[in-house]
Amino acid sequence: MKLLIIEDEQGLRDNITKYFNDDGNICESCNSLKSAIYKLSDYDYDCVLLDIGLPDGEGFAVLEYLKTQMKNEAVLIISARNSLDDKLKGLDIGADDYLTKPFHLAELKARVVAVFRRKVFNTNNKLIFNEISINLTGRTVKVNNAPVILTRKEYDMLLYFIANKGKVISKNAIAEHLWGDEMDMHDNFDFIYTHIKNLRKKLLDANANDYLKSIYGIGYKMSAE
Amino acid sequence: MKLLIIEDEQGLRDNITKYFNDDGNICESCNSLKSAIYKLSDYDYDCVLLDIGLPDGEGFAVLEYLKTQMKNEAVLIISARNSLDDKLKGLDIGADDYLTKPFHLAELKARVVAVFRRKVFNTNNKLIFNEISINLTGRTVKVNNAPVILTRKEYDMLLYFIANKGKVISKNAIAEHLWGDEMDMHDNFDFIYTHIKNLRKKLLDANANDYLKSIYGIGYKMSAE
DNA sequence: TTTCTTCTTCAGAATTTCTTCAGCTTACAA
DNA sequence: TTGTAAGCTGAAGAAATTCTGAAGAAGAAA
Repeated sequence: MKLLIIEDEQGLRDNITKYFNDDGNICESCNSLKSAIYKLSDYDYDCVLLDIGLPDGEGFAVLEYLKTQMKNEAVLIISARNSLDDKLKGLDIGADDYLTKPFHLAELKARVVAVFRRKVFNTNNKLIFNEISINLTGRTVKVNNAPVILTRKEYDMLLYFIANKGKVISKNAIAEHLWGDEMDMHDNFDFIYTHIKNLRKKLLDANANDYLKSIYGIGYKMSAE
Repeated sequence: MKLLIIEDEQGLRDNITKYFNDDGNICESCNSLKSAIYKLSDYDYDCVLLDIGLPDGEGFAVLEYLKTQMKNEAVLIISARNSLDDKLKGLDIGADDYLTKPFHLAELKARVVAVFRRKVFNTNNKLIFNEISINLTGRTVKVNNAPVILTRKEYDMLLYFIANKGKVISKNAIAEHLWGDEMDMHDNFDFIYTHIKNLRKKLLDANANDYLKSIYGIGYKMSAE
């Protein structure tokens, strides 16, 4: 399990880190609101241990941040305060549990495990276009509910078309989008033709030929709806 | 979905039953602690709706029972009480969600669906995925009830995959999750290949090769269910 | 220390995907 | 209608990625 410990009191921070490390987990820690946000924006954690009283502000801000970022971290608040209001506020903003200092490390561990157990899973975000349904997190594509296996280029291409449905996309734009800078000065687009061909074949059941049209001399267009 | 409704108030019980039956689910119900335990010992359910205030005792006992029986039912508490303590107690003992009376049936349904979706977590600190059962506190793994010894990296990897089942996980994410900061931009992932290979071999009896899939050019995915 | 386990590195094999190519078909314009 | 450029197709070679077994390195335990 990967943990982030946000705590300004170094002794406690080290104790927790050591305790969880010895248990086979991976711990990272920081001592301020600012560095916490920085960490959380760059990495994913299974669980965040959050002290409320930090030198540069209240830890609640971390909860707010996670909320806006739709992050999936489980958060366990560690705080010296024992007021019901703080508890309610923390749980209301999205904390998964609340523990008051001082506490036993064994209890902390038990609660971390419990919180992790209940951790809510992200709902899969889906993209639907006619008979085509794309699961973005699973990176899977279904046509009329039947799975279709796409290669990386095919998948990227399809996503690009659907994201720009209704618009004409030049072959240059496709090349730039799928290959980036590496692909300057090509005088033919054979590779695009091939990928389009394969994509159309795989999407035959989705009537791709009705939707994914060639625009002679320019490129392609995925008709809107 | 198969539901057990434990509720002594007949009107409410019938309403819920009808509502879920109309929606294509299978409902059974009972009106006491005793009959609930009886039902639960004989049958398996996907989700249990549990009233706390029962004529012959507090509903928490049902949670305790499920805990001892290593049952995998998702439990949603329905209760007239709104105190935080009750909520915490229920969630702590292993309930998956908590709903206060009175409520709309539509909301109940939404919560049941949500709870069912994250049902992968068992009530007893256990994570169950197909033939694989993981004891989170003991860090032990069983396949078809036969213990399998995993090394630390293998265990962490498996947990990470199962906690993110259905999602594609990049090799970078794996490296970051298992090695933390220490792992600055390696240019090859040989060590991941090796751990994956060993993990697959150890999970052969769990048909790991059907579930733990390679996503060419990206990473891996533990297919959902 | 020695011994045992786990982790990482490595090189070759196997697999999958990408690109190129030649022949063919289609669309446009004169 | 006809010529030319653009687009399509299947096949094959090239490239990239992943898998595998083995062995060395690092770490933990005795």
